[in-house]
Amino acid sequence: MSEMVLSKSLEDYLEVIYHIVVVEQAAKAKDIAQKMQVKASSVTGALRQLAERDLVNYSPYDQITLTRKGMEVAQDVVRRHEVLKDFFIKVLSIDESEADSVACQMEHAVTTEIIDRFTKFIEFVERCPRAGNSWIKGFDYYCGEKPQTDYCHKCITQTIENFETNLKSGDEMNESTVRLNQVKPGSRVKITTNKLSGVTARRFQEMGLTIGSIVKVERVAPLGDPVEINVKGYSLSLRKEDLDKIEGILLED
Amino acid sequence: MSEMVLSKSLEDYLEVIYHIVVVEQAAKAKDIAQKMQVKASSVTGALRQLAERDLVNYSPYDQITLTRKGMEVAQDVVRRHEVLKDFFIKVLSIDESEADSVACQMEHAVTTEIIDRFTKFIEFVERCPRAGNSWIKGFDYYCGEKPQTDYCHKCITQTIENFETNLKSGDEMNESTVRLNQVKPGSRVKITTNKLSGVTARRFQEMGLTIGSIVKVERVAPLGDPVEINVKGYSLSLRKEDLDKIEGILLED
DNA sequence: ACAAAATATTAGGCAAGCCTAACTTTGCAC
DNA sequence: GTGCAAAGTTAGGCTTGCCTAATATTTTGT
Repeated sequence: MSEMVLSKSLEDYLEVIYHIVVVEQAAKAKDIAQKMQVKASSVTGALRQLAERDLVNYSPYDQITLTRKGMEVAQDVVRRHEVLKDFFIKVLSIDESEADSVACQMEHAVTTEIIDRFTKFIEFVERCPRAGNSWIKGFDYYCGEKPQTDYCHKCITQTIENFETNLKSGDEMNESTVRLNQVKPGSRVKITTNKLSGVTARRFQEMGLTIGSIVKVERVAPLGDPVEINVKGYSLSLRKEDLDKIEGILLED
Repeated sequence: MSEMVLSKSLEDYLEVIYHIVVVEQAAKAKDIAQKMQVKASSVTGALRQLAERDLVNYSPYDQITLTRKGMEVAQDVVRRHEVLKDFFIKVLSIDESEADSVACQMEHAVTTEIIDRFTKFIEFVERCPRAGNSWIKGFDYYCGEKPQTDYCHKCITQTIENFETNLKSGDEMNESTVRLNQVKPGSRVKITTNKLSGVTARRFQEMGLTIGSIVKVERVAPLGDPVEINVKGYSLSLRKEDLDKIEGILLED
């Protein structure tokens, strides 16, 4: 079995198809062409190559869907994209459209190891009591014209206060256990308990929803089912009844 | 005047040539080929394109040097490379060879704005009393298997101590003014005074050696002259007599 | 100084990825 | 159900960037 090596271009096609099929049932060549900023004839060629590699289900004039394998590869690409974009926006305070376009270029160059480090870094910044989101706000300030020292002093004073309060309360940080179905979109939760069993359990396990991992609830569908969550850059859909079986610590924003 | 748009490939050639000409007088096609992992005939083609764009001085069988413009573009590429690599190594704790190879891919995708943010972020991490190098060490710890909370608690306790000591001493941080010719390779200095004048002053000004910027002394040539320093990712060479006219605050490592 | 070795260039070819133009197929309106 | 517009495909061409093989120039050793 040859190790799959996809060109940047084919990775892009796969990514675009992924974004279409999570919304529609199947992708149409015309939409792919439009999103890729490319003529329709180029799409045909790309589809043939992807089909050869068993990443899309495709035959001429037929519907376009992702195979199981294609789905996995696409999610990997999307994950790289999202992690980079997230880092640019949340940590470097780059504006969204630039973050997106640069992430789109860089996603092809970056290794899994580096992406993992990026995610861990973002987690670390958000969780470490020395850093955290208020510290990152200091970075915005640092990027301005004025000297940053005032802000840092104010910021550290507050850190000390929080730290002492937490020491007294005996609690680690401000942790409160919640079930995943209780949280609202946008919240982040660090998983502590997972009562899922059987196939579902293993499936989510594989996708990174493990004890200790941090997930973000992205979006709740109109009728509250399914719920989309983000784990280490991967997007997963879960049913409400499954969410009920997962507990974690709600992280402050 | 058309806005120069260089392909990734040509940027790579330029970068390789740069690295050769800062060591030798002129580049030889063979060395370029070897560094680029490419056959010599490909180099000839690339050189012609670069010469057309007025980035290298080249005619068949002749010596290869960079033009003024080529030097500027090359330094820009090298800077992008170094900043990314630096970030991967210092902040994400990626090992050098991987950092280098990924930086080499990504350097073509990244905008100036993002590179500036990366440099500022590294500066910020190193200077902000809430973060700093000891905090970044916590990130290594966080990447391990064990929970990171202990380390963070120890780390913040120390931060509080340092902070209170600094408050008492009335000093901002541990700042001590030095002249740039006094520092040893590896040190970082935040510029406070610049007594250079005339052409030299303007030249360095343009290259980012301004009041408030942080420079790192990279390397001192055998006879102590010139000294190579790094400003926001750019490498500059200064004569010792010029260094004498620049003062700054020595930053702790 | 001159042949042999090393280095550089040219010519021609190939793959990837895009294009335009001409064509087929699909599906919707009537 | 027919015909026409929209969508999709094929054919052929162009550019980039690499290759090999053949040729040209420079350098080196004696």
